[in-house]
Amino acid sequence: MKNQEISGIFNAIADILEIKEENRFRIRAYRRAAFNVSAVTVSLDDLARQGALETIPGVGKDLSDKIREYLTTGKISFYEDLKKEVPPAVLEFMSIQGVGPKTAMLFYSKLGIKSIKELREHAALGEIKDVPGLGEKTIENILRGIEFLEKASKFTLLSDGMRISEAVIRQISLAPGVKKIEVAGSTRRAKETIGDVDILASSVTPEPAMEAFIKMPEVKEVLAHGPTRSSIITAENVQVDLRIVPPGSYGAALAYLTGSKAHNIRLREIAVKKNLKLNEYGIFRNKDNKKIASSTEKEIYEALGLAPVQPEMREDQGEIEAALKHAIPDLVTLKDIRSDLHLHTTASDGSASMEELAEACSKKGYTHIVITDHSQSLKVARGLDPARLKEHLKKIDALNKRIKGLRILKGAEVDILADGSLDYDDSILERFDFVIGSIHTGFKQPKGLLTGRIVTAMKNKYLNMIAHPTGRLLGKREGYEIDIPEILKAARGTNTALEINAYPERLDLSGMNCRLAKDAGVMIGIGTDSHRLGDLDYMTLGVRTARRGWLTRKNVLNTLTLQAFLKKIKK
DNA sequence: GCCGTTTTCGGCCCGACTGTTTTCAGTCG
Repeated sequence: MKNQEISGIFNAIADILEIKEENRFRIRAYRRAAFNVSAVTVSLDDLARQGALETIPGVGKDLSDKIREYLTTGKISFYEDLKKEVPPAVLEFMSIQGVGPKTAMLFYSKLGIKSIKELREHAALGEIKDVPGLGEKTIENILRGIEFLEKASKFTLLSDGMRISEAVIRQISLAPGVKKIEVAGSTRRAKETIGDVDILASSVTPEPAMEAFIKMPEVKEVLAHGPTRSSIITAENVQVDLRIVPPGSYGAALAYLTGSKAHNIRLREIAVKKNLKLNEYGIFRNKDNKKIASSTEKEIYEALGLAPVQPEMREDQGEIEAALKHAIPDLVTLKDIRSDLHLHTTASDGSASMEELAEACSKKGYTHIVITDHSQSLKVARGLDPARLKEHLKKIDALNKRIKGLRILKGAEVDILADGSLDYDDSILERFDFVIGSIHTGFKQPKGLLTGRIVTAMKNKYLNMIAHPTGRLLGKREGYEIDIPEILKAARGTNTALEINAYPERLDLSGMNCRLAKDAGVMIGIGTDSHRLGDLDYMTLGVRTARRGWLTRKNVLNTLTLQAFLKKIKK
């Protein structure tokens, strides 16, 4: 998809316009469009064909023309011309944390530096001096910024963000004076990858907590340290920000710090129209600066005439409009989950036995689970051939007789072969209660072929769900090229569910794709794809992803009772 | 450059921290 390319160009245009000190609202318009274009999950080609480019928020006549120009010619002439006005080095400098357009331009124009490498050499040798505005501290920070740029992971997985935030909260909550503390930012929104970790606390005496924060053992570097905000880098190169506000401002601060930025801007715009001002301390009347809401998020939304919006929905992707109409869906929660639909045992490549899994799932309060070991052709994962499978299924029968309160369903994760056929014959498939189909080979096939393979598989009457439908591995591999609308149409037509694979580096389907599935009337099943007992806890990630896709209980197979589940799935 | 139950023109979110500056610009979120 060209969405990311175009988003990148719009951001680059914004950078250049910033250097040129153009109208800041024009710059913001490009940034907003870049953000929204990257969030669109259908291809811009398809949107352009339908004449629907201008339905993307922040894309009007001019930008839709530019998108069409890129789609037909592969270039945007405005951008090509703009690039000639600004040396590439200056744009490169702006990728360093703490270096904005002004400083970047200074390096180039006053010092003639032409690359980050050169910049580092000059800075290290102490050759950047006597330039107005660039003191010793600034140089030091720039060197650190370069180091961070080279070393830091570009993003952090949600699961890591959750782990880090929990560790920080555990420590800071012990500091004297801390009333409330919780994670905010993209981790609270459950974005699949996060930039940094934001923590919010309330206290009337923030100093001890701030002290404790910058002195945590995992702190590698303190980036900023103030009475209300501090930033650190951890040993694993993740930035963590701690913000501390008075207890009375907690709700406003939580809303502010949770974001997203786009969502916040919309809220503040609504406030402005009501002659109010919204910031992290509360909502204030313009006429007398009187605070009218601040202590809870609910108060904030209500003061703006909005229904409260769940954190996972706060992306300015239609939730503001839904909140204005008081039509926020009642999102699925972890408590609604009665089953795990994707589990591996020692029979194939899992490390936990069927008994161990059953016991652990029983403790989670599930009423049923599906054991889904790999099929025969996936040799690397010890896929089950028909003979071993026969014994495996017997074991499930035996275990079902022994245990109470949990039903173990017979399932399999069956490879979808190159021609779209499944890795077991129908005579075998009919013995399962629930069959999951997976693409494990031929990722690089062209879009049409891959889509056709999946559609063919869905037409098999024994196939109940497609596992990790796009095959993405966050940070390692883009999803394979598939035609999502066509997959959804076929899924709907064949009563095949699509999976949210809850593995931290998959979270596939994504929240946005879940929304499309919901709109298309396609059921979603959440599977942890557990290979170890501990993996069962990934269900949280799956549910959070479902919430990002606006899913309610009725969109998710795992919320059904055993009886309703068996009735709902394909026979 | 976008956008409109007060508008097709004239608005466009708001504050913290840093560094080098003596009152504020730059950067970030």
